[in-house]
Amino acid sequence: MSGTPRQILGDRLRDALKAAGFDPVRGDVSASADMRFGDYQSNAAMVLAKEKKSNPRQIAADILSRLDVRGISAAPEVAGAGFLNFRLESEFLDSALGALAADPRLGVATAKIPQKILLDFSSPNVAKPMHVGHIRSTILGDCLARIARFLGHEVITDNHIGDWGTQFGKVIYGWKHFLDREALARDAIAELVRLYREVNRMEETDEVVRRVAREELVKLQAGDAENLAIWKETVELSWREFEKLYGLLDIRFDERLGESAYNDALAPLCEELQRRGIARESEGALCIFYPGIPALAEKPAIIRKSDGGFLYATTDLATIEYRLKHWRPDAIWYVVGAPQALHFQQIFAACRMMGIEANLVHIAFGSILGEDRKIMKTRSGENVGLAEVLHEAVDRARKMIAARQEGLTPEALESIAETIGIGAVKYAELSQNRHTDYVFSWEKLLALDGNTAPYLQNAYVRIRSIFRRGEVGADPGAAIRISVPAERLLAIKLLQYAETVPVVLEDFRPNILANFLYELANTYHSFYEACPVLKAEPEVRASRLLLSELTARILSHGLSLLGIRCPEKM
RNA sequence: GCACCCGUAGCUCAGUGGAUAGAGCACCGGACUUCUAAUCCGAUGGUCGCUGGUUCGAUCCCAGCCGGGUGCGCCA
Repeated sequence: MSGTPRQILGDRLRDALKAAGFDPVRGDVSASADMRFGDYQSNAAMVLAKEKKSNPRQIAADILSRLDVRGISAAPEVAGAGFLNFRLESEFLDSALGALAADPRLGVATAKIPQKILLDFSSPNVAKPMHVGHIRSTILGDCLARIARFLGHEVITDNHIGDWGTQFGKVIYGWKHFLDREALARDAIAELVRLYREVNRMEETDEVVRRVAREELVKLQAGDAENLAIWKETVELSWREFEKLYGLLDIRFDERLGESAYNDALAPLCEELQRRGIARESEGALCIFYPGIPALAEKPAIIRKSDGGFLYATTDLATIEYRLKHWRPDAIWYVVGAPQALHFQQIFAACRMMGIEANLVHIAFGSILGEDRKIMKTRSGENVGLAEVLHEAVDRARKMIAARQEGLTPEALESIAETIGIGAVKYAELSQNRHTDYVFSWEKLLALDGNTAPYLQNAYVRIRSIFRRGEVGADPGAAIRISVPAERLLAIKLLQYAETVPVVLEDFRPNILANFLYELANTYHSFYEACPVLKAEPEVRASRLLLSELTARILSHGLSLLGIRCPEKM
């Protein structure tokens, strides 16, 4: 007998439905929201009663008479309008937790059909600092990559950085005329931003600067060696700055193919699309129209400007073509903000017209708003830098720990502070439904109390402390002895990890996992208050040690899927 | 004008057809000679924007409306 309680009960229920002559598709079982209604419940009888226009309680009784859940659940009761309520038996909990303890995957099955997934996220712009607006794509994308890999998918992460664009005319002009090498060495992006802003300001009043900056851009695009070298250096310097933050965030990419990688593909792509009749000229520009799609009927995508220049949409289409040719992925996932929904609708529709069959998904997320409830945008100049947020988070965590833990080496203190501070920032993002817009607040991102990463980490630390203090390990073969409700709740929660992780990818919602881990930590904290571990009688002690050990493993593992680490002390 | 997202406790948010809608923060009352109190236990707090519809059952699905955000032919 293997699988989660939900699977096992579901299988048994489907057997009973089949035997009773009902459609087994209706045989779904879910965890009960309320303990009074058992641990698991099914509303199959009510669904079937609707279809057959008959009495749900009678159907429930029919199902019950054919249902064999011996060894798993007590005989279910029919309740309310026709619910079947299951209550897991102690023997089942014991054997299921034994299996969990022996399973390195903690019960989580791999995907039935492993996919090759190209995952596009983060994508900062060169010569600009990453700000809090980049947080969601970066953290969400990394988390989805971790979870997809754990579930057995092949994932290629690609950071599609903004390394090409009109801003380089200004940056190159500034570089040539008033670059401060020392400042560049100190903080490359700050210096590049200064150059950009300086030139921008000069252009407002100086015709010549505007003209020369534009010429620098044209020279760059034409392959001028000097400008190309400057451009390349700005890209590398920027990347090094980004890597500091990615390092702090514990995030790595397999590929870093920026927009510039597709420059040579843009003109041929446009010609091909025009030749195939997918794109046609309109008012001097080359456009893709969507007459077959009502929502896009009035919204063509421009892929070549009337001056011959290419756009964002062109690069994205060329990027898809390259990715398909190069990696042959089953799916491409874009972790990009909701404001770009229309853009992706257009791009994906164009892909279908081109005959592309890969599963293209825009994993949209809500915007981070400023105090005025307007989207925080780069040009507002009011942006809070991502680096500032991360450093502030680590600072706050460091103060908190220093006040509680004495005798830590500076290195240990720093390591814990990073684990706690960065974890708090990541959790604040991941624990929230991705569609929700929210107003940026330091307090929200840096909170260390309540439903936060430190709360989950604390549960883990308490467990490690038990094992340190008791100088024991858990016996994975120990029998689970349930004597009080807190133990039972914890045991069932542990089994539900396997039911939770795969659901995250159904709609790309890490907050489902975050919420589960919060509930697990909460359940453990209650258990911790109610159930002494080390002082318990030998059999109970062994059982509680095993429950604790499993909790620690799942907390640590679940947090690692969110990209968050666990300290041993805090 | 068209399209997408959102509207749930004082505040911030979970909850995408099931039973009496949940957390955190804030506020109030308890629990540290105890395995880490970054914790636990309890109290207070709701016309789930409004109106209809579908359903045995709707915060959830459908229609309309109100309110907020965002996007929409030559930025990325």
